[in-house]
Amino acid sequence: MGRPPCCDKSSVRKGPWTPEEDAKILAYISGHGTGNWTAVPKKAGLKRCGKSCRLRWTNYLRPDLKHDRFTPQEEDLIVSLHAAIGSRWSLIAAHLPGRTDNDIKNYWNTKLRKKLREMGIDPVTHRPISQILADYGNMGLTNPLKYHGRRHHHYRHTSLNPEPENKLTPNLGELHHFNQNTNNLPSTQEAAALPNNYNNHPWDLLAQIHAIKFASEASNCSSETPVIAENANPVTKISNEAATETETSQQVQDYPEYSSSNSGFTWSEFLLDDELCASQPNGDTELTPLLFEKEMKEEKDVLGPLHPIQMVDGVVGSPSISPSGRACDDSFVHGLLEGDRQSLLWEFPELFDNPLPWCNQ
DNA sequence: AATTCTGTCAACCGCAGTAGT
DNA sequence: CACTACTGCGGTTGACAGAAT
Repeated sequence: MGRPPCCDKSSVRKGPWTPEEDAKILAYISGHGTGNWTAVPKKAGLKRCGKSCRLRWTNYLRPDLKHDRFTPQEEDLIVSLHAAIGSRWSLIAAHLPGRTDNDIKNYWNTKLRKKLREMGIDPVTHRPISQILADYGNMGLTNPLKYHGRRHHHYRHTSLNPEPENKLTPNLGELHHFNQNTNNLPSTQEAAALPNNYNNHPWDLLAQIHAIKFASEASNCSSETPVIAENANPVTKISNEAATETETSQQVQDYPEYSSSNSGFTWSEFLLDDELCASQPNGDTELTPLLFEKEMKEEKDVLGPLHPIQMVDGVVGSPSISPSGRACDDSFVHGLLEGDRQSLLWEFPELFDNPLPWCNQ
């Protein structure tokens, strides 16, 4: 049995609030203040759930709220804070007076995320999309593409994850489909037939798959040479330059020598289950505490020791969010406050014990 | 003019944390 | 310690309006 509902759903009103309802709640709160929201509807004469009343007040009626458009300065701050702390909307909202977490979340989902993508920046990691593809190849130096199977930890914050939000990549089920049925890359026709509108996003799916594959092959060839060399292969290079959909597809067609039939690549490399992951029928893996610990260790092996990132105003960020060190960029966070530092300290205590490797150089 | 598509945003849902009993 | 109620949070939904076809 789950928790009982907070109110009798059949007797409460739902949907948009009327001006009369707004007036009632405003009148009640101006006389009694906020608190004990479950009692508010009854006392204010409203046929609403207390939770609904609280939401209406905090997200719309509160007198200190701004209802005008977001300013460019606010936009910058949201992007910077999201880059540093992710989708912790309430924390972000704490830095934008007069804005609610809901406001910011909506603005992010409808405007900012799209804007970043159009700029060739992955809105999840805030890194150039092309660089992420390249980094996946570089990670392959020790264990090519092993992170593709992970849904839950840091690597879900990449453009190559299988999360529904991120349509840049086929999900594991689809990769599994190719692995099981062809043991090969999908043909152009197969890619075109993929579900979920993968072909509608700015980056062509097939080209991406090829780019990932080539990065993997390059890393298998040499454990010393950087994977994405300047002239490693045309498709990966193109993806490094944030190519447009047509350019990338064209490049794939123009270089048939890189087609799957000429390589020993198999999709099973994407699908290796970690021994500590519980495989699920849908291809997902479950992260156990033991696995989390193991991943943290492996992550350090791959990326090196965790180092804090010195930001422009002297506060410290997390390399698991920004492993490239882009935080040193002047455009990065200006507004991180002590609360955020504490939050990072709590999550990544080891960050604060290390020297700053790349800043103040 | 009708229909479909897309963007926006208020509101809802379910979960987690916590305080009170 | 167990249970309940409350609050806060992030993800998601759906109504609506305007644009595109």
